[in-house]
Amino acid sequence: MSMREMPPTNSDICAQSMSSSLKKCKDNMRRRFNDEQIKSLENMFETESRPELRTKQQLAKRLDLQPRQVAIWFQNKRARSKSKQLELEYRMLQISYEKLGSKYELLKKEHESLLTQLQRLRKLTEEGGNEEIQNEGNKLETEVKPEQFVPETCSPEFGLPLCEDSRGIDYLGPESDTLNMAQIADGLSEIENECRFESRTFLDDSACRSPLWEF
DNA sequence: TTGTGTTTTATTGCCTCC
DNA sequence: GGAGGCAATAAAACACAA
Repeated sequence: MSMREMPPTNSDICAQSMSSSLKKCKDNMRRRFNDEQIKSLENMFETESRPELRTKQQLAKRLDLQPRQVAIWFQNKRARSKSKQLELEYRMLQISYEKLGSKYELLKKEHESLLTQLQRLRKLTEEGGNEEIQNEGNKLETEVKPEQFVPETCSPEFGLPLCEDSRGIDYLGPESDTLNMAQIADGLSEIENECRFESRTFLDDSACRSPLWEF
């Protein structure tokens, strides 16, 4: 049995010292709480993280601790709990960010492939003047132009190539590889909205069934 | 055994609320 | 103004590799 499992209480330690120095002993001796004390404190914390004074006093009496020790324990426990929570939330955000990045790459590839397809069809149209192919090309053109890909302006000062024509087919240059931070932020908040994590339940996988997570 | 990093208990100082 | 909470920090206790 390790020392951690069964450390002597303040009373155990101090009972062995001379009674005249008992108070000094209790004041100066810093001992870790024993398992029973920790267990009771933890149990209480689960039901009430900020117990009333009376509750703390009762608990202190039962556990052979000073009320102040119990109060301090709850204070430290709240601090530990909070930092653990922050750590978890940070990790969740990190995962969301990575997933969003993968999604972006996937969409980019899909977009590039559609553009290639479109260009091929246009070429065929120009060569053959086939009306059926032309219609197909026009249809594709509208599909390839989702709202989010249309730049506000087509100007070199925004790092974008000049618009080739009003249909905006060639507006995406190599610069589009640069991840737009505003889009990421939007995406993150979207994920957060779709996958709200509550303090106690956010790690529960069932709480998050957004299609975004399926990537 | 010892050096070092981590965890736990305790203190201090500031802030808010009644 | 006193009580209680929180953040920052000190210091003791503990874990563990070398």
